Amino acid sequence: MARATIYSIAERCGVSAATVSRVFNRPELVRESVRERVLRVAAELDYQPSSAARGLVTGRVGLVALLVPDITNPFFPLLVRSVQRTAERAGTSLMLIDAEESAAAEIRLVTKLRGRVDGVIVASPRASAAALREAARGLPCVLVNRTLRELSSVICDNTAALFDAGEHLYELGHRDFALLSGPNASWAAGRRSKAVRRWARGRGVRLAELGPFRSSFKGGRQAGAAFLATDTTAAFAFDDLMACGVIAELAENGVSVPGERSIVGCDDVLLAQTVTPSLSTVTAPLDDLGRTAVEVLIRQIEAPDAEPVAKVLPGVFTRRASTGPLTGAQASA
Amino acid sequence: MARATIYSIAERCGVSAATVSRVFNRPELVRESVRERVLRVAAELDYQPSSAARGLVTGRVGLVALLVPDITNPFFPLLVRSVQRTAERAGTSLMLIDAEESAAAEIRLVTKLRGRVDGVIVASPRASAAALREAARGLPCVLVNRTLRELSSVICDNTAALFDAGEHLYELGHRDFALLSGPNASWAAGRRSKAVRRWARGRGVRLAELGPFRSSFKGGRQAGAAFLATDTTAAFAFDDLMACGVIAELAENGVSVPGERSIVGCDDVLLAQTVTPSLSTVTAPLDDLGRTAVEVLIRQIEAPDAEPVAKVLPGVFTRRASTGPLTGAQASA
DNA sequence: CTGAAAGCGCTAACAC
DNA sequence: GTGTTAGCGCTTTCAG
Repeated sequence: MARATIYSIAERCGVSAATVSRVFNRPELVRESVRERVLRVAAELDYQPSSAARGLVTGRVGLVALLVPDITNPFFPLLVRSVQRTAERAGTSLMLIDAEESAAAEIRLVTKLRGRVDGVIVASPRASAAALREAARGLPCVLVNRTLRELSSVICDNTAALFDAGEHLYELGHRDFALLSGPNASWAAGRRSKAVRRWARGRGVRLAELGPFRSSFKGGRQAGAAFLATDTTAAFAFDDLMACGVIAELAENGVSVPGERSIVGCDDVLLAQTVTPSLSTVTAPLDDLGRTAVEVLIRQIEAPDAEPVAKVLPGVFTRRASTGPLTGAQASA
Repeated sequence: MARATIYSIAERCGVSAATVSRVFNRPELVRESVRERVLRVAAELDYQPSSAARGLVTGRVGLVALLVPDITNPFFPLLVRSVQRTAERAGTSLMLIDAEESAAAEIRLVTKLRGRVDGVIVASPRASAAALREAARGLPCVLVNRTLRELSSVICDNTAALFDAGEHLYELGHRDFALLSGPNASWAAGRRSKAVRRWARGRGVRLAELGPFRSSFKGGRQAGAAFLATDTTAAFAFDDLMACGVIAELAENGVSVPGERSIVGCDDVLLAQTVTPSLSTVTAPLDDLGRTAVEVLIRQIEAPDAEPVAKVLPGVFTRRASTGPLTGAQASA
């Protein structure tokens, strides 16, 4: 048995295909009795509209893409969930694309998207501004955690929260800080580093800049080793994943957290709560981030010529167990 | 400027649309000089074929879906990556769907897929066999980590590896075991419990069955508390996530791992290596699992009437730091 | 309220 | 080798 179409339904109902189509698109235009009959037959036949046919005529395929640089990074699954939930509510599906950490792949993949999806959300892209702009030409696009003139974006601004983190550590007695910076290609890493630097300068404390390190557990181990090699007592890690690596490295060297050293992460991924000690970190509004990105994208799809918009959502400092008071022991270190 | 089509290209090249189409589908049928010219113009115009139009005529949309029960569970991102990589190599894109842990959503979402994708991979479904079979009717489908007559599947068999884990603990001196079982609705949980039971019976050791617990960090905390309430010394956790919760709960109660209690996880997600102590666990061949699932699905799409196949891939026990020798101290506990 | 008819962009016979 | 033609399943005027 071939798949049901509006024609097979129309035939069984003794109406025209146009009427069947209306039942699904403009039901208020169809007489109630007819509508019910059509719906019943459609259900019986397991009818599902062909997205290809519909897309061909409407110019919309009901699909948006979300491109992430690394799906195994715990930051993204939460974003994916929020994006997909919002998309589904808006009646569109989600095509997920993992660039496997390659900037070249990002560009290649975005380029192939034109004609296949209605729009794309590009999360934390590492590719160059020019390449990105070129790849997104003619395709509604919104960036997450990166800004670019001419493209819409929704970012999380952690500046204030990082200040709060700094103040928190300062109040605990810390005076010597380390900045464990993230990948150079990461826009977010640059922003975070800048915020920390600004805070340290304003506060008049010493800040040792270490790195860049990769945003991975391994990168965190290296960062931890570098941190240990300094006589600083508190570190700002680029993100939670890195912070976890730092904690593991310190643990292996018999350095207790927060007894001897304090550390704050960034993002507040699930991992931040499951690691021991749990991470003091900057909580990103992941749900909002994903939802807003989809909303902006859909607006963009509906009005392709509208001006790009740039949304900014603030992060919030969350205190947990990885930050603690400076004890006499290490002050003398 | 409207999007380029095979017609606009044909016009600019002074050939027919069919020729342009051939250049992309059967290039060997087109004279070299013409082909080059068409390709050049297509590139100039940023031409990307409309997947909707192509899908309408070929009946294939170049899209497969992967439905996961919970994208925030660290097991799935790795599977997603492997599936997406294999799919991309086969020239098809991936539509990701997160059921947010709801069996009802699984069914609803799979049902909506007919006509939108060429096939679907359903990972670790919790829905009932009947509902699943019904939802997948007329849609090429392969199950991951669950078997069902009439549907293809690829599963990871951990039986032998769990035996190895048991033997490993036995050799370390453990005689009293706990089984921290996973959700009742999880097919994998049932399989794993059965394997552990079989091993314990064969070995003639005591096995306290605790649970079921949820597959989450929190579920693990509860499991940890239950584990502590027994006088057993080694536990099989349903999966790594749960095992991490157990470790955290023990740590909070001042019970050292593996000093006083040993624990083994299952799956070997990234988390297993980053937790302290690192988890002894059963490593699932995630890459193979995803790759095989896609291969089976594609075969199914190409030959819809072929018999379903059931592939079995073995897990492997990996020893890390969460298992250790039984010390005198706790033998007397 | 409903039907007839055109056409979305592409592929696949079938001619030449 | 290349052009002509006929749809794929659906939406959308336009008539009635």
